[in-house]
Amino acid sequence: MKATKKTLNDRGLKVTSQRTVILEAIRHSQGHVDADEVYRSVHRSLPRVSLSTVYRTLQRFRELGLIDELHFGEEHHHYEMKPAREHYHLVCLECGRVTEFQYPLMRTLKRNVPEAHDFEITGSEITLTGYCARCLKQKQM
Amino acid sequence: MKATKKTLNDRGLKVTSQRTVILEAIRHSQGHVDADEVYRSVHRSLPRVSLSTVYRTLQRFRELGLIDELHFGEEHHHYEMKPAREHYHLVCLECGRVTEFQYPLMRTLKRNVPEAHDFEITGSEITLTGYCARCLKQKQM
DNA sequence: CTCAGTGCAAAAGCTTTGCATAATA
DNA sequence: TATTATGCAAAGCTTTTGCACTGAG
Repeated sequence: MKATKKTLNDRGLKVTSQRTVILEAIRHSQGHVDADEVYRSVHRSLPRVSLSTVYRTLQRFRELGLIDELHFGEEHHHYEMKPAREHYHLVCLECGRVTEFQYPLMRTLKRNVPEAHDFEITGSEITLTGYCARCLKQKQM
Repeated sequence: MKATKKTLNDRGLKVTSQRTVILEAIRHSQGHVDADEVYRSVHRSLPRVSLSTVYRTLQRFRELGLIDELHFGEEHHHYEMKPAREHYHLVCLECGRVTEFQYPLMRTLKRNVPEAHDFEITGSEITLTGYCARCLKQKQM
């Protein structure tokens, strides 16, 4: 039994070709895909797939904690596999490239932010925006 | 000359009643207003104002660094006056209440995140989601 | 066989845009 | 008077929903 199939089965989801391919698409992407990218990717192997299925599936996966939704300040969301290590994102406003960085922030925040003491934190997102080295160099020229 | 008028003048914007009232609306809100809240608030003193003016003005203010746009994971954005002190947000998934907390993170990140070294950071957003004390208590009952 | 899942089309929510009119500097 | 800004209506983009059909268990 393939890993993807097991993942779905374990969570009581029916294993459909759509779900399998969608999960694989996110898993094998370099992170941070949006719904349309997932759709176009899935569409290659399942030409009859619909955008609604993609959206419904993304939402289901998110409820089950399989994937995380990211908010980079654009009008649409991005998705990534629930990461093993705590990590956050740098977004270049010029070229749109997203760089991940690891930083163990949660423990520090829980300890040092009084407002967080009586708050049960279930998710954390840090997005730093600016300009990457490559784009900075181009601007100077 | 009122502070708001001066703020607009200094940035080379024509001072219109719409802009004045929109800026005042954001300034006097408890932070984190969305476009529709601004619209409804402004509509009280300027009933003929249009939603497009609100959107256009928010964008202009943002370009000029007067306000910041926040992304709480909803389908629409929120806005706040460009804050004097570095601060971030806790969002309760149950009641939607937003709590601000101050935490001097940028300096630490710039120092400790290698990926950030050759990146010119212009904006930073931290959103922690979870459940506030009040909602946690209600759930237990 | 049953019910969850899907495709399609339509709707909904938020935001942007074109254009003629109005107001500021 | 010359722009710049506004209101209105229409369009655009992302996401959700209703419903009949399909397919997994």
